[in-house]
Amino acid sequence: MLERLRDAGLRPTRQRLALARLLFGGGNRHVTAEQLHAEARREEIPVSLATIYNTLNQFRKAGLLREVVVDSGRSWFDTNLENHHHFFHEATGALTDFEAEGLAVEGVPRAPAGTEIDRVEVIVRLRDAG
Amino acid sequence: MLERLRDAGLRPTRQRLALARLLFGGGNRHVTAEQLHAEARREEIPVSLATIYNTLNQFRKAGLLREVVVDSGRSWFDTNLENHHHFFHEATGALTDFEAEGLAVEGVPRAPAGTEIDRVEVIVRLRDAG
DNA sequence: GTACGTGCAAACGTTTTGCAGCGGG
DNA sequence: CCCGCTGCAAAACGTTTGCACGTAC
Repeated sequence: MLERLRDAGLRPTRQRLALARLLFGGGNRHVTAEQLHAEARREEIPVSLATIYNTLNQFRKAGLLREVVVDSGRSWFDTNLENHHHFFHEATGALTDFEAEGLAVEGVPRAPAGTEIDRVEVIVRLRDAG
Repeated sequence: MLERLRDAGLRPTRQRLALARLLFGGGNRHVTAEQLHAEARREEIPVSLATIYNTLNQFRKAGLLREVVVDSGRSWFDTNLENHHHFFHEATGALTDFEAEGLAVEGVPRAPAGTEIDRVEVIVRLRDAG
């Protein structure tokens, strides 16, 4: 974890190390700032919400995290850096990955003049079955 | 326009009529609340920002508008109700439609248990060509 | 020792809400 | 006339920032 921070050009401070362990210690995860803050408190890691925000954004800029925009008014961060897409269940706010493997998006138009495609995002919005 | 509001079950008040004309009078459009408010002021339509928000949300619930989530921290509304997708140029905030016709998304996994697919959204994020 | 990180509180931009008054049916 | 809509101001929400202090190196 220490290495991972150093490699990203980030000083391995107590807070960054602790948050990195929470984020990258298990499998892939999706978190909001508020969720991560709650989790840190539960684990008795002393860290302020401001630092959570700073850290998430630093991790994102360093390429350790990606932001997922599914929800206006809340930022989700995703530890999965592989090519993949998302289910989003509006009713519960549940965000789940699915692999890009097996998914084909064909017929995307050319990018407008002066621009190029950065990335194609597929969001599958879910509702309760009925 | 009056009919359109009545059909949607909304009383055709001065403000709603005026905003409906701005939104639906020309071709399809994308607006934020702040943009629509600025435009109304320019046209000397007396309407408060709170009413803009209320109206946009009422129109959305009535199915006259769709919300497009591309930007955490800002809501975009889209008058295009057809099946289509979006280019989003992060640098400028420009949001553009492209038609779903010609686009194929294949291999979307089954929805998780208890849920069903509401809608598949494709967002093509653009950066400046280089 | 110095540059950078952290915590707190305050500021920010967007959106929602409570309430008194207006207006459409 | 009545219910629902509007405007205003204030509050709420997630997020960012300024600044004094602390800490990694």
